[in-house]
Amino acid sequence: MAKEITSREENYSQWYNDIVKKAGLADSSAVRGCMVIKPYGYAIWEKMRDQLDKMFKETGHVNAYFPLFVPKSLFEAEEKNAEGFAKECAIVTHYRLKADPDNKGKLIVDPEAKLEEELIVRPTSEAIIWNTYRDWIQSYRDLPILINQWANVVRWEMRTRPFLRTAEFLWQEGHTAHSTKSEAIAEARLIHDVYARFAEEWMAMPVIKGFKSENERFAGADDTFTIEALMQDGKALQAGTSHFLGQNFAKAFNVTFSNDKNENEYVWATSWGVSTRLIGGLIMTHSDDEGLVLPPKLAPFQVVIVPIPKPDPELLEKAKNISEALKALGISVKIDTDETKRPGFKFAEYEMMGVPVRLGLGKRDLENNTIEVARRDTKEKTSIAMDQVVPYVSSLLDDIQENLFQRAKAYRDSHITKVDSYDQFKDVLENKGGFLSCHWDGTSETEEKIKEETKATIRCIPLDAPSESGKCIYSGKISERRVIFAKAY
RNA sequence: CGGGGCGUAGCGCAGUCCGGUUAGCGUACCUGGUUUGGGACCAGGGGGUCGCAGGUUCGAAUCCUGCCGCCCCGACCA
Repeated sequence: MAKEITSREENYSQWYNDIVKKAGLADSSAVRGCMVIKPYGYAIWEKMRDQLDKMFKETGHVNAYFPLFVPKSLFEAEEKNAEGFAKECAIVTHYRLKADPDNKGKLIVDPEAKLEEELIVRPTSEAIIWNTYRDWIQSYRDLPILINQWANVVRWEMRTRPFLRTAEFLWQEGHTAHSTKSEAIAEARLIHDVYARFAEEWMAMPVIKGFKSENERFAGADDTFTIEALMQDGKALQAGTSHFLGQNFAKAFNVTFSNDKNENEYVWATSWGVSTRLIGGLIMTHSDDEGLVLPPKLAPFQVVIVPIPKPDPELLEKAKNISEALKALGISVKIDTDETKRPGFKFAEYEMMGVPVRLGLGKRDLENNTIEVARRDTKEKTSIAMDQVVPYVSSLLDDIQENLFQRAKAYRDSHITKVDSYDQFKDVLENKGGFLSCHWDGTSETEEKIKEETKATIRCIPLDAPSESGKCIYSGKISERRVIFAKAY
């Protein structure tokens, strides 16, 4: 069949690419490493964005917008951050093209139009924002500043994959300024909680909350909090990070305030972000060999009604009634009015697209006063009484949301393996994958060695890890608690 | 940037080794008809700079040279 996708077992990467393509989420583009997000994929992003935006607003944040370009001198001000991103920056050096004198109809960069100072296309916006905050902050009364922006950023990656890693991507970046260290840490952890809640309650994607080791920390941060998810191939995905930036950016950009004793202090900062990468995580958490599987809370439409064998006035009338009743409960519904395709074809299409619930409505149903309900997550079909369909579907959507989460959680939990020796570590990593919970001596050297030898990195040091004395699996030195290792995207 | 694969109709491919009329198949698309509860069938039809640029040749999708792009596996990374 033309629409068939590669199975996960056969080729996991290809399976992922097939889903992106065939579910209509994104296309590759004429620009290397950049994708076109198609309407169906973008609709998922809009759902994510709207919910996250709501959660940010509920926690006191406001939106603003800062420039795409960052003058090089500002970019390099916070050295660690600049170094961290230097290798993947796109740089604007000129501002004009002109006709090529040697090649009719072609354009060349006008050498006369060289910028005095290069502009960096933002890989993240701390620099331009902290340079601005300096002017906004004088007194403790100006704090806190709790700003978020929805934006695109560019990181010139060597190897890209749709949604998971693209040269340009969409995200939100929060940048907050505080008068005390404890308030800034509380802010970073608040957002960390928001991210975890969003991942689990909306994406139905279980995550481990923790903080990063020094090696894996955001460049320029004192602490990075992360949510880590596990994909179906046993690899980890960093799904969102929230950084406590200390006073690093305040010092780099000389952002100070007068406290209530009229003393000058540097401002405390956080930044935090999630990106279109979440869509990649969503795909790899729930989808199967038939296509995309979407949690109802993020599906562009939650229910599709397919008239069988094809739309006619009587069926459409009935479909419309059901649709209106569902919509009254806040459920989004699409009625398929396409007369050119047969039902079987449509069923396969909507499965590919991950629509949570499909209602099949045919002549036979009208006679029996029933309707066929098919759920995407388990692919079960049932015929139920017409007058029950609205409450049934309503609670079914909740069931599906919950089932997807529980299913993903069961998989994730069964792929957290406690290991207590390096041999066992390598064995589990090789043969089972997933998260490895083990003792680590806390040194970068050990982490580096393990990474070199096995490709696995510390995904996080879980916040809820109980203290437990043990020995580092690599060095044998004493350790106070277990950390999570995995191969990661 | 290393290793492998590929570029022929919207998509998926054959043809390339061994050069030879109007470049073919599946699917998708258009028209008509019959169908229709899990990816319909029949008939007719439209659609091609064979990745780009040179070269060899009477003749190039096919041979040679250079370039470009894409995919997979690594290195790097959210």
